[in-house]
Amino acid sequence: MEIRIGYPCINWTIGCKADRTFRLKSYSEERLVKIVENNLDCLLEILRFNLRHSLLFFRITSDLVPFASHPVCQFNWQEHFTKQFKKIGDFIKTNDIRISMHPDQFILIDTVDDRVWEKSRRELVYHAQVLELMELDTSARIQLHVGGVYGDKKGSIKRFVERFQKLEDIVKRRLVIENDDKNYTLEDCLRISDEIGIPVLFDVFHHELNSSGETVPEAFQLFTETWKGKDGIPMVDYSSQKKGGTKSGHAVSIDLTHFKKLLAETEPFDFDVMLEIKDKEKSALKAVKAASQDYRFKKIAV
DNA sequence: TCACGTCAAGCAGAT
DNA sequence: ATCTGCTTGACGTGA
Repeated sequence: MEIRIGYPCINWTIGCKADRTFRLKSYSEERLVKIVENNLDCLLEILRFNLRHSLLFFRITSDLVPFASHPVCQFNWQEHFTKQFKKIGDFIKTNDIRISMHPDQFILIDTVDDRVWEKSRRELVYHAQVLELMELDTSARIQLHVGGVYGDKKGSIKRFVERFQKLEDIVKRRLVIENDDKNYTLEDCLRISDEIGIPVLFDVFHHELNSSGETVPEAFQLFTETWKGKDGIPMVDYSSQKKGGTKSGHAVSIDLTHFKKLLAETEPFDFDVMLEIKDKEKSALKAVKAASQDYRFKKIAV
């Protein structure tokens, strides 16, 4: 029985960043090594902070190794940083921390452009390699949206399914698809999941903006079934709407009433929930407090 | 030292 | 045809 709470990529409390980068124009091996050293050190610092605060779910930034999948990068960063990756992986495994990664909007499996497909494939391999180097099991996942519609949803889904089969095994065994706010609903994702057998990550906020009308309990009944055995327990993305902002803008800080409602509605499911809130760990800490009464919440003896 | 234009990558919808 | 949101800061050039 467990719920783990997390936040994505960045921690504002501790004084380091795991997503430092530089300009492509100023690329050099020395530059890359220096930045990646910093990023890996900081990632471990963030995970230590998280552990102290019972935050046992974390999304690792895609910027951990800048330009890793870009042709400019001929450096064998995988070999050079093997020890550091393993050390972080050991920390994650020892403390039963859940990890996800989320390649950004340029990564498209269903694209109609072969060049975009090739670049996306490489970027997905990079993400998988990070998790492999940490020697994490397949409960550590890479989440991706289905992609563009290109004026033909059926055809785009078909292309997604066909392209998925061409992905490297290390990517295939970690990929999960997530419902988005405009194009692909939970229902679409479930249909794809049926065909290719990968889990569906449920985004509560996107579902509020774009769905076929399922209630949250109904949605949980459906998507949780796509997570089996070695996939780990289901993953959920959570946010609420930014007040006065654009429709799909994420809230600046957590709406605890809204969050508690989610906990109440989702009983008795176990899941790991990623809080996509602008103030990151600050709201995550509030959520930990709010969830600490919940029998499902995984507590850490500090 | 500081300001600010721009940063690897794409799609979709608005203007 | 061009701009903006997604997401947001911070890199790094030019003064």
